[in-house]
Amino acid sequence: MRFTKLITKTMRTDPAEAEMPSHRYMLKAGMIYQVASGVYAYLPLAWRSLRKIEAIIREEMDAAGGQEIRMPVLQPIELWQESGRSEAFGDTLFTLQDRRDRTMVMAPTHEEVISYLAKTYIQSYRDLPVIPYQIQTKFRDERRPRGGLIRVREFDMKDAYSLDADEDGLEASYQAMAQAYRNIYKRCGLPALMVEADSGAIGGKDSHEFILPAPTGEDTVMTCTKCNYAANLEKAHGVKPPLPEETPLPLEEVSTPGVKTIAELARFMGIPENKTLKAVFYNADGEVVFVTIRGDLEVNEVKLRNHLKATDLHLATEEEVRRAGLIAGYASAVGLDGIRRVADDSVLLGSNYVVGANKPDTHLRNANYPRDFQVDDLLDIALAQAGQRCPCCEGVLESARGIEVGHIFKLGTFFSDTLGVHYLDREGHQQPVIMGCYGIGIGRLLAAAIEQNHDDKGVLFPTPIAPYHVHIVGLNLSDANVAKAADGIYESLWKEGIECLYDDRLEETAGVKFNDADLLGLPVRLVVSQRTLKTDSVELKRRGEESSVLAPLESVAEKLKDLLSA
RNA sequence: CGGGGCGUAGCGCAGUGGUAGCGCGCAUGGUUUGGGACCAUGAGGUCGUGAGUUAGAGCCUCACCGCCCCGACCA
Repeated sequence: MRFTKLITKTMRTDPAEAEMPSHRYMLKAGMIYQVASGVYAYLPLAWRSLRKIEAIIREEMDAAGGQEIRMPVLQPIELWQESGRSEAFGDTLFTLQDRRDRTMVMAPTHEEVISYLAKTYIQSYRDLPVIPYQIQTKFRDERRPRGGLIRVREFDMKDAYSLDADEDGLEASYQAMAQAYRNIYKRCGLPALMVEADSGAIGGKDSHEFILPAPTGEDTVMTCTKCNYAANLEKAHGVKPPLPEETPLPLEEVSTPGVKTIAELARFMGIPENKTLKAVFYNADGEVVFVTIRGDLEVNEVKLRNHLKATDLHLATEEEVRRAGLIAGYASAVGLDGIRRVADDSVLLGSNYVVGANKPDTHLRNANYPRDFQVDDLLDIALAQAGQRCPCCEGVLESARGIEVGHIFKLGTFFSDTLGVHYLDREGHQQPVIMGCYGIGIGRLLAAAIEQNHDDKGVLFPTPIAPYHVHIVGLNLSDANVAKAADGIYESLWKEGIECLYDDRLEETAGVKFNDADLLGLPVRLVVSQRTLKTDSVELKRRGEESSVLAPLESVAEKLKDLLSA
């Protein structure tokens, strides 16, 4: 591609609205064009990159036994009502009315259609397993689109669905997909972490996310320094540091006027925060729930919501707390009744805690479980913390930010049960099909790749997903000899199968061209100029490296192939 | 949905009641040419939309729309 023929241009000034690097550089480089909040046009450079990602995904999905299909975006809402997911998705679901005033859904995902498809074609265990997949546009009316292509309302996704006869089959399909995913990220040049993830409202047993580490990521992952334990913070377990055992002392009231927070309490009493119990009040689908946890830990709301099986979980308002008879700042499980009490198992890991007395300006010393208080549920609901011990080995947990670039789920029989997807086993008995689903957001993967690979001048594309391999910069192109040489190199490299973007602009200065080359971030920059031609050579430089080399004209293609495969 | 910010030329912005501007980009001509050159001339604007206040509104008032950021939310 010649720069002068490209329908886009680069910008000189940073777009003011874009804060995340991937967003800023994609706009600045003319890779994407915003049409509405969370809705973008993909322009030639981005599109080439996206097509390369798709090609890698297709190859790996096919190699793993997938079969590409194409399902409709437009779907009758009845499908979603039957599965119950029109409610679960709520206003994230894009809907519209057709001419007969029937409500149609712009599909956010395709389990429903896959299930109906399976009802038609899956009749016997002989028909299983199968893994249909597609690459297609999804629509989700996100509450807050953000960060360019990171979170959008219309996006391309590869979604695959495994249909199996039994749990072992699901396990095999799941592992095959997990391996395909590892291959995909590796081939894209992107080191993604596979981490245990929360499986969300639909449930199911297992779920893993693929996270690309990047400081601007929305997710936090906990990884072990020693073994390969890795989990999303929402799901992660850390070993809670136990406290030395003490002889239980008698419960004792202490006056603590104005002391409300754990920090204040610890300071006031002259004890560490882990010698206190924190009380937190939640509203779970309208019911106020009392939650207690050791003072040095925080509640993991995802774990709590899963345990309570709540659709909506949020901190209770002051009014709700008051109506429930709780005294904020001085609450504890001691003597508490008539309200659901949930405790983190950290209450077991210490003794003689300082807790609220359930009356104003008063705390209790030496509270011990279960001597002094009881709870309805006792389980792990704590947020893992960096520095805690790994649940699997002697290692220590570290935390890092990252972007979710893939998610795989063992769905189990949720859809089969709800929508009636069955097959006959060897004995002629009807069995539910066991499902798994596997998604990769294509555009987000591109954005995440840029989040992870950029500097202050622009993008550093990993070679496998770069729109072109080589950025040819022609300087002094008003000199006919240089122009001829540059054109010649451009033509001959394409013949060698090396994809080139050729900056053939006559009027731009060297500085402008170099800056654009840095912005676009193709793996290798090739400069042709009067200067290089004096020695019948061109200059080659890898993006991100300072040093460049001169390569003789006759061996340019060879030299480039070396550089690109390095 | 709660909080904050912003809508003026393609991009970035100034303009606090009195002729709509600046920088970049764009067009033409010329001089330049290895890290965002220079000179000259020029094109380009329903000032987000609608009502209102005023003799007069880009500017004041109200409503609406859109976009960004934080949070909530996110099979």
